[in-house]
Amino acid sequence: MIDKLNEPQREAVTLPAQHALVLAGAGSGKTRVLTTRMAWLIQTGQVSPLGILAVTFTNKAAREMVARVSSILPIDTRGLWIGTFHGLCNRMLRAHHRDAGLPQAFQILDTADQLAAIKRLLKANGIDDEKYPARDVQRFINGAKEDGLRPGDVEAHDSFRRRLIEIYTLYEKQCQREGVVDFPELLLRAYELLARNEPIRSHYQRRFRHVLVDEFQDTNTLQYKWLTLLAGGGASLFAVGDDDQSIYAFRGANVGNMADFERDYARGTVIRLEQNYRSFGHILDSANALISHNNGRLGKNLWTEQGEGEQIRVVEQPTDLLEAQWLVDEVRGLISDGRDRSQIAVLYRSNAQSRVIEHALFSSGIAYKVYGGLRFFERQEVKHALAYLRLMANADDDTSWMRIVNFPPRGIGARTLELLGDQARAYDTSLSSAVARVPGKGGSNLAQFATMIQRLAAETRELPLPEMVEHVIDQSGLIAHYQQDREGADRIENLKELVTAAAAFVSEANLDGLPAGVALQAPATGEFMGTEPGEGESSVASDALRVGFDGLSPLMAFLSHAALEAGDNQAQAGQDAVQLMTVHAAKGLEFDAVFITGIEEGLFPHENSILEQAGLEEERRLMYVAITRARERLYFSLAQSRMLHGQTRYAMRSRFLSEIPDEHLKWLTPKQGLSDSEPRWKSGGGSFDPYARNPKSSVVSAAPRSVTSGVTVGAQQFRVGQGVRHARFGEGTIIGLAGSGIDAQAQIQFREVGAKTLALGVAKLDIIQS
DNA sequence: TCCAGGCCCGTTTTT
DNA sequence: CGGGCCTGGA
Repeated sequence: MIDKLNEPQREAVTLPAQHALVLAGAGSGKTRVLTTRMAWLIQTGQVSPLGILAVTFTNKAAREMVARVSSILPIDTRGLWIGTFHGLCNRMLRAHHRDAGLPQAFQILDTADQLAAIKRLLKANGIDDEKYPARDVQRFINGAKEDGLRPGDVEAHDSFRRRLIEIYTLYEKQCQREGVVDFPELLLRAYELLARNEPIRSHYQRRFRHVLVDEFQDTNTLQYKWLTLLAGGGASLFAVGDDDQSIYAFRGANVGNMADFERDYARGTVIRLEQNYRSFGHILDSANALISHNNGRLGKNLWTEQGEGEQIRVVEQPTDLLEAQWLVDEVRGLISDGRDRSQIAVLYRSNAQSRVIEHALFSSGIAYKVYGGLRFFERQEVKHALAYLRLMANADDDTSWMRIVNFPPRGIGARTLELLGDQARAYDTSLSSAVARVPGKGGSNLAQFATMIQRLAAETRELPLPEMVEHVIDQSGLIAHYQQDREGADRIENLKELVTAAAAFVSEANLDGLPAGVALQAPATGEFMGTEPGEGESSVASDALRVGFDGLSPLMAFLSHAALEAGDNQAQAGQDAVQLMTVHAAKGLEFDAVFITGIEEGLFPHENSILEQAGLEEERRLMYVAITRARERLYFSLAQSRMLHGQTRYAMRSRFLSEIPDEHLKWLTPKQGLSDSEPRWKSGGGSFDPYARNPKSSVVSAAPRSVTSGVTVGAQQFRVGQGVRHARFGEGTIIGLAGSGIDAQAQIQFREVGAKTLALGVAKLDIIQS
């Protein structure tokens, strides 16, 4: 098990029971260490599988961990507490719902549901949504929760914030009444449960002897508190992470947790995994050089035994279109060299960049796959179907009610819903309970809808889950509705896919054939997890330790699953395709060949980040992540101008480029900023090839100075040698001209920012001397 | 109730 | 430029 590990890996895996921080560089075998440690702890008899808790951020990572542990050691993985923060907290809250003050069948709101709930709240309370936009309110509430703060804990500096706190209070009341819980609430509730309930806390503290955390640099304040509380009874906290790959500060991650953890818990037990098994030397050294510009790092230097490999190929193009065109040509070359398309990744800083690249790939018929976008359970029609199911399980779920009360349309308009809302508010009940008090036609339509939901629930209660789902998508009228829609075919397809998903879930969870609407009395899996051998079985234990879904119906279990795991990104599935994604989405992945595009100031680093040091350093880490995705070949590309927000913007090279030593870079276009020789530059001196000479010599000596050729664009006449002024780049001299009319381009040597190639039809230039 | 057209805005994202 | 959202008119 451990003999194939390198020295630091083995040290980490076989560390005695104590707190430890493992600084695991990119490609250094992080997951391997984590899973081997679990297997080693179990195999050496130091802990039973029941005494381990392992936390990750994504379901994918959790699944992989389970798979790898069970491949090392044949154990029953159902007994393992391996999962995401949210998944594990959900499990605890279901088991202790009474102590947590929740109905057992509480529903989980995803981000979109939460936003809808907040909008409804703002409207119901007549809150000015100009001053308090739902998005901002959501950010405020989630931010507070992620810091572990309830409304009473948030400091109210001014009246604006006081109002936000009031809204937060109202929102909590609404969620409580509806029996719903948002994502950060899952964590906060679970934390408070442990913090306030001594028997439950000490039960879990005694049970989990080893707590292991993946991607520790991404934890937020609340997650850190939850972990240290859980491990507070003498358990060992084994945290694995890489501060240089912390790229999620914008959603609450606190890199500082790593340093805090080292100081307060690990106390010098820090193991560095620095040998990289992924990339060649030039790539690693570039990454090391770049990241060394950050301050306050825990410190780490990647190395490899693989040799130098190739330099990074750098290309600068005049426009984003040409950048994409060049990329397509290069990708085509890689493919004809026999590389798998799926081993080629095109990375970008922001999603907006993908359009031009997709267009170019599409036009040239290269198969590609874009990551990101809507996932299965987030699709409109799937959410509609789930809303029916949720309402059947919990009639008080107003968010689901509002989503489908008039979908498909059944003559329930805004006026009726307003009346219904008034009644619900007046009596402080759910919308569903207020139906009887709405008079007239609207009232009877509402009653009909409410009856339909009840009828659906009654009719399907005893059916297996997949049949229940099938019945609902049919009887609700969803299928019929989309059949009338010209573009509804895909949606119907997805609704049918939901039935398949339910079937897969049921078989995975061992719930085959059970009545979907009936709470499971016996442990669903037939397993009783028990406590550590020899420990007594308190009432807490017997309540908490059943695996899975005791007390929940298969339907409820499925709904939780749908909320906690939004499913695949549904990037066009199938064949071998070039991989397109943001740098964020690429974290954790690796490819033989990687293109990092748009390496320009303002884009990467992004303009919104460069004003603050913390922001800039996160951008640098992002670049570090991007570079370390590549195994063999890495490309940097940038465009001097690109279309953004409907207008052409000019950019300078990213500062990150200059933070990487020249020896690692191989410029495919001239380093000094001349564009590609295509089209050929007019110059007075006959043939001039900017590449043929010494590409590293300064522009001034390499550029032609002749004044014999000129170009006319609109009313302006340009010629080489002319002085011009640009609004952004300042003053400069034209050193080359190409093309004619609106396609004309000029190379200009600017005094401040160096050489640029500008499209004369687009750039606004003043001629300052002839 | 529904749709069209105007308007605003524009990093990164998992659960 | 393009997408999402809201509003106003039929």
